[in-house]
Amino acid sequence: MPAGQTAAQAPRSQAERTAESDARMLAAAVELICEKGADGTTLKEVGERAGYSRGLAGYRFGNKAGLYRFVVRAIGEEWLAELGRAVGRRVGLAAIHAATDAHARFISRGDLKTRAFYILWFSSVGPEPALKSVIAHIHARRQQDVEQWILKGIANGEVSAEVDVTSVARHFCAAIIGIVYQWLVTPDDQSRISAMHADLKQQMGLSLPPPGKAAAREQADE
Amino acid sequence: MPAGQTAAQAPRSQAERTAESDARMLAAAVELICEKGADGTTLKEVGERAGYSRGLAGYRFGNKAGLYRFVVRAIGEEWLAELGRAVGRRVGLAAIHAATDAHARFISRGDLKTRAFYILWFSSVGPEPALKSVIAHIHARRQQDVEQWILKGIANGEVSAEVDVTSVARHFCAAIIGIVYQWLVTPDDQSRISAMHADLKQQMGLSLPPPGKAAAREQADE
DNA sequence: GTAAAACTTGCTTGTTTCAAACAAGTATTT
DNA sequence: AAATACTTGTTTGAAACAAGCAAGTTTTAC
Repeated sequence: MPAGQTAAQAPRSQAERTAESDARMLAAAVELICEKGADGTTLKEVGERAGYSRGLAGYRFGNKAGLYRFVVRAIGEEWLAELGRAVGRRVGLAAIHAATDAHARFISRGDLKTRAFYILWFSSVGPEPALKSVIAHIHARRQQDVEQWILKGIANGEVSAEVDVTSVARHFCAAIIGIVYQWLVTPDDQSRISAMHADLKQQMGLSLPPPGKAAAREQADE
Repeated sequence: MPAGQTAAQAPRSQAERTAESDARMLAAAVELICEKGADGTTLKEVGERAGYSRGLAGYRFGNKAGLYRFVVRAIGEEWLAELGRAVGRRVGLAAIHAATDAHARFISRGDLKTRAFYILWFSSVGPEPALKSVIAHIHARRQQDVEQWILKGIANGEVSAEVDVTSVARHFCAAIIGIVYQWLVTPDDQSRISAMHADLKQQMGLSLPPPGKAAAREQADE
């Protein structure tokens, strides 16, 4: 039984109980992943740190992969919603700049959730089908969003129709991943991360020229 | 006792024995990491698949982190040497283009070693100090090499002195990481990877303009 | 309408299995 | 015979699952 709450004897519904234990175990998992890594975290500790028994995490999520799937899904959805709000109704380069800024804020906020999210993100590269599919899904949605922004920018007349939409979107997503990697392995240097986001925004400006000027791609092909 | 080799009864030196068992365990580890991921690989299986007892890998490398340190160091050194040969005495943009091409060949060669190397690379993001320091070292060397190429390109008069050397080098390394990530999670699409390397080369061309023209950075700041 | 019985679900505790880690032993080279 | 490569025994601890207890929820009886 979770500590505290001795005052109210009113019986909580089962839905409330699971919601609370889920939330507490999510928080515990985030802490432990940041402290000991995804590999070093044990289901036993997650349950106990959340204020329950050693067995609850295993019972609720089935296994470690199930727990991590839950964690990534929960934080990922939260982040995608925040990203949507930050971008708003912007399109084209403006949308990409807003998204980049939101991402910069997201990872420089010093939130444990962000760090745990990306630790799990990179841990899923191996042939573990469980987590991988969840992350691939988030990744694909991200990239589709970026493609949509560019396409709407073209339709809007802000971006040249000659740009290779999927190629630029892919490049953007890859660059974000690269930045996140740098941040994870050297989290101390805060200004470095801001600089990399600024660089990326500027690079995307070159990749998405207005219709009048030739696309950067053609410029470079002598 | 490793199977085969029944013909020669000539006693092998101890150095030869360890060299062989090291090599066999390296190969076994690479296979297992690709099959089951870094997490799913066990020291027991590594020893047994290499043709030895269940205990040898643990005895030789101390623990799993030690094995992975060995694997990353071995493959990493091999790759850095290959990279050095590919770049040769080139400097500036030519060096970066050659390095990008070499990297494209490296990861599109379909070699299990490459895949295992990068699986371990990404697995080290958590707070596991052991592997992390080895990888951080390789990462730092890569980035220093890139900085040197750019600096020599500037000294050579091929590249504008106005470019922010560390910033561009960092961006290049981050982009490579991003591409590797894409390759690891969706290894099927071969042409996608080539396209991303081509994009990167072209982007670097914009980031490293010749001395006459203004740097891309200044161009974008309206 | 309400109270007790029947059922469902949240959570805990026992138990098995298996890998990690290390100690102690055997075989091979010097 | 001394040292080194390698193997085997043993302990510890987590994962996974089964079985049980307790709290919540629905059904039935009056």
